[in-house]
Amino acid sequence: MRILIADCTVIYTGRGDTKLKHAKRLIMLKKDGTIAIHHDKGVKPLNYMSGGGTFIETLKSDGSTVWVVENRKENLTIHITQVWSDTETDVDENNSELIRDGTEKQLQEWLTVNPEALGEGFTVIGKEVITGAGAVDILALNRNSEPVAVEVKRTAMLGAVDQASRYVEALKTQEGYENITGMVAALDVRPNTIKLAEKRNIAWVQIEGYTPSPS
Amino acid sequence: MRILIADCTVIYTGRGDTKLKHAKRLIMLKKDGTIAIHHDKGVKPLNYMSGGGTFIETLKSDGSTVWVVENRKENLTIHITQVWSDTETDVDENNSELIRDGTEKQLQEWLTVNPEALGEGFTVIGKEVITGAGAVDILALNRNSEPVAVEVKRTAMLGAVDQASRYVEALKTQEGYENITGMVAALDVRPNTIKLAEKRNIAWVQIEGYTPSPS
DNA sequence: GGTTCCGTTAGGGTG
DNA sequence: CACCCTAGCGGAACC
Repeated sequence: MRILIADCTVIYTGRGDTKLKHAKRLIMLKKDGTIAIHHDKGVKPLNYMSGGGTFIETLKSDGSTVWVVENRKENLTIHITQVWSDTETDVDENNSELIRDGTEKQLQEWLTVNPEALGEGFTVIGKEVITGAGAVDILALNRNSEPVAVEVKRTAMLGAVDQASRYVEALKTQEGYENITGMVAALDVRPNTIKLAEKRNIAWVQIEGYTPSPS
Repeated sequence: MRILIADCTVIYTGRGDTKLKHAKRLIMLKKDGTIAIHHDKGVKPLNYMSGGGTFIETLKSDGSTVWVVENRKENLTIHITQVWSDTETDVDENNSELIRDGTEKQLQEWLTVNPEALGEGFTVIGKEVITGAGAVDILALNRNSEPVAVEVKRTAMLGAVDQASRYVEALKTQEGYENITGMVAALDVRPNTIKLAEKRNIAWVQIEGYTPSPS
């Protein structure tokens, strides 16, 4: 990983158009070609570009340097007028993956083993079922053996109800799913979300009893 | 900004639970209290925490160091066993904001000045109008003076149709909006999105004639 | 390659 | 503080 502290201006064009005025910043150049420009605030870089493109360095007659990183659709140009420090360090590439717990995926797995958390008499008959307008997290049968499209979330907001509605709408036209209903199942369901769900006749459950596996 | 290259393990608990095994990484400590742990790949940090919390450094008898960053709801603990480098540098705090162009907000402004891009005879009567289930980007009148809730996007995908649907649903019950319809207006509307929009009787337009202001 | 959605989304804006 | 949405979202998974 190469770390530069430098005075620079930056122009990005691609998915949007952005620029940075001349200032002293940190420039990170990673082994995979990722480049990121940071200031002294916040988690996210000011400007950046993912690896995989071409990298061209040009030395100008006035002593400044221009870096151009480019791929099919994007261009990041950094004009460096003064370098305060430039260091190259190796960091580990192995053993460095993030281990997550309590993700939505794990919540989904847990619900398939504990379907009663969705409601009495529920059974799970499918996961990530393609509908033509996105995949339903869980397809279940309620106590009356009627199909239910369940959208699982850690925190459910308005979009979760939209998703559940969309899956019901898409599946309703399919053989055997004429009377399918929707449900939002989450550790936390927000008040406004509950209101929207009830207006749409989308059921909702606050999931009880789930705990991330202890480390 | 303080940059450490160090062997460390990391544990985060808060909005989720994550951890990193022992490895050599870069640790960024920003002036606003933000902390970020990077490896040699990708734009995003492996682990991180936003500034504003407390920072406590503890020296252990075995020579290692423990950093604990904590706020009301989150805890990030970094166990550092070996420091390969530790540098402190000042970068500019001024002049460092990102200047964007071609944002959705600007597109929205442009549409209020060029309402015919939404359709012949359209006029804009409101922006960011609160509905009780989110705010409509643009409220317009069509050539028949009927209200239209317009969701503006640079790229419209399924969620854009969901939003438009939700705003129509929310406004329909209000006096004077009984016959409101929905619309998705975007520079790019995807095929699947068009299908969903048409199924829902949500109109859609590919916005023509807009260009970000030249630098 | 396109589509879709999760994420400790981050960050901003508004009530 | 909570709610809601945008973002050059990034990144992964699946088609």
